[in-house]
Amino acid sequence: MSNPAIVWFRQDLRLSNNPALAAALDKHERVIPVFVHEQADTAAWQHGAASCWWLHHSLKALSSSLRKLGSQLIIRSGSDSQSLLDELIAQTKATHVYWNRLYEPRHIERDKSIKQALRDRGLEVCSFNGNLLFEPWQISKNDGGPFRVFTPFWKACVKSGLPGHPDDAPENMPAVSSRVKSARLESLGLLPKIRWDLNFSDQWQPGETGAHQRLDTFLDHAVARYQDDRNRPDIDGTSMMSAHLHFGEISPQQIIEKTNQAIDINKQQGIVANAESFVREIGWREFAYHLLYHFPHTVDRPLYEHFEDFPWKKNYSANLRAWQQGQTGIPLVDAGMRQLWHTGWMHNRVRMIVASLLTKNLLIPWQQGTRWFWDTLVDADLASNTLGWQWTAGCGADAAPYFRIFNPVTQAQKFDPCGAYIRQWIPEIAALPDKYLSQPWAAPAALLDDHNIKLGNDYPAPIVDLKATRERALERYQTIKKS
DNA sequence: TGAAATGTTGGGGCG
DNA sequence: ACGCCCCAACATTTC
Repeated sequence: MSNPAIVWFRQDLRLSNNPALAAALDKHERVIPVFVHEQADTAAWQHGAASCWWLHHSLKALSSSLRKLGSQLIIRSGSDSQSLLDELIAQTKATHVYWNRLYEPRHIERDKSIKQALRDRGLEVCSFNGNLLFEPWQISKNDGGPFRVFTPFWKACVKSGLPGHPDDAPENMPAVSSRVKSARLESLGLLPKIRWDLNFSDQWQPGETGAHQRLDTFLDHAVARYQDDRNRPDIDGTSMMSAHLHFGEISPQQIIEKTNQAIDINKQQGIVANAESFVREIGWREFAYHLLYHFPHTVDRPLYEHFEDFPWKKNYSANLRAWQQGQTGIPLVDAGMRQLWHTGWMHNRVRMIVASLLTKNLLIPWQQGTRWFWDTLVDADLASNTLGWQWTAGCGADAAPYFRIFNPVTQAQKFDPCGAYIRQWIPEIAALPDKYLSQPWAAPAALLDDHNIKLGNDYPAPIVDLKATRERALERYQTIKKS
């Protein structure tokens, strides 16, 4: 029997539309699916705590799917991927290694070096595009340079034809020899020691099956109203696909294909629905990867250099903590931050609002925001997180202009008009009427008394004056205005 | 994927 | 009938 091939799973934890897996199965009689876990070291941008929770359950799902096809997920854990792969190759006499490419700077560097080392020893290494519609270098401006503005970038993508027709999962797979040993998933220590994750399982079903179920639900109910409802944190109007996409439990091709099918079915039933605004969000994800690849320094430094000199506040630890804990006294902001803590996810509009408060009203460096999101989001994604924070701070590509400062009260009245979202997460003031729910500090004292609410006691008094800090931010942003 | 200040318009109440 | 004021509703400008 010929030597086996290794399929190295990373952020492509699915069996369908997985080009590396498909290619390996096509060419080899024996295929060994492996996941390699680099034990927590001090390197920057390792998975955060919430991501680890997701990864654990996603690996569990992948492992069980592989078992159903007659295969087995081999898990190895150690200090670095290179030596773990070397060890596995020595044990299995594998001659080929297959994987789908990653695009974080540290991954590019690592994978390049592993690929070279393996090739030097005569192994064949094949890598594929399994995570993006277009790889970052496939789309460029007419002058050959990378895009910095979304709309022309996305136009260029659409023009070159969005890829379609993703293939199905294999129906069966060759068995893995029992001599190949696997670590137990539990031994990776991905689940938190302090169990803050107890609500997570109600909310999420990590894994390929969960990803498709979530997408189907969205396409059945919400996609037709997406353009309007996507801005409403009080409504299930978004797809909630971010974490599934991040871990590659579903590919963007599969999402687009299924979306187009759903729109066709709607049409047959006389429902005029437009998925363009939804597909456009997939486009933003592509744009984020495009930027990360071409401007890797943006993970912790502003894209535009003149922003390095921005006069951020110096002593902000108390305000940062209040923001993190959902104790700023500004209900919509606190609702978002508590949703994040309790579910590992926050509605996108609310992400913009809490980010605006942090960077503009509190004048806390946006990098503090990326770090907190990185650790608490189940969908933490270096490309999207970087784009999002630089967008709000105004220092990145196609960013919000410096003067665009969200007012959490106005935003609450617009996008949480009945206060359902705030009431869900800030029960201590739920009794207040809509008018004051988003700004309890403005409520008449008698009203607060009536409901037994003492600001600063039952719920914090606001840590900043929105009007005054808005004006302060405008002044500071003036100082570094692009000349 | 803003907000607030300022400007314009037009209907209705009123003397 | 007319001018005047008020003010909501909308538009424009500015940050």
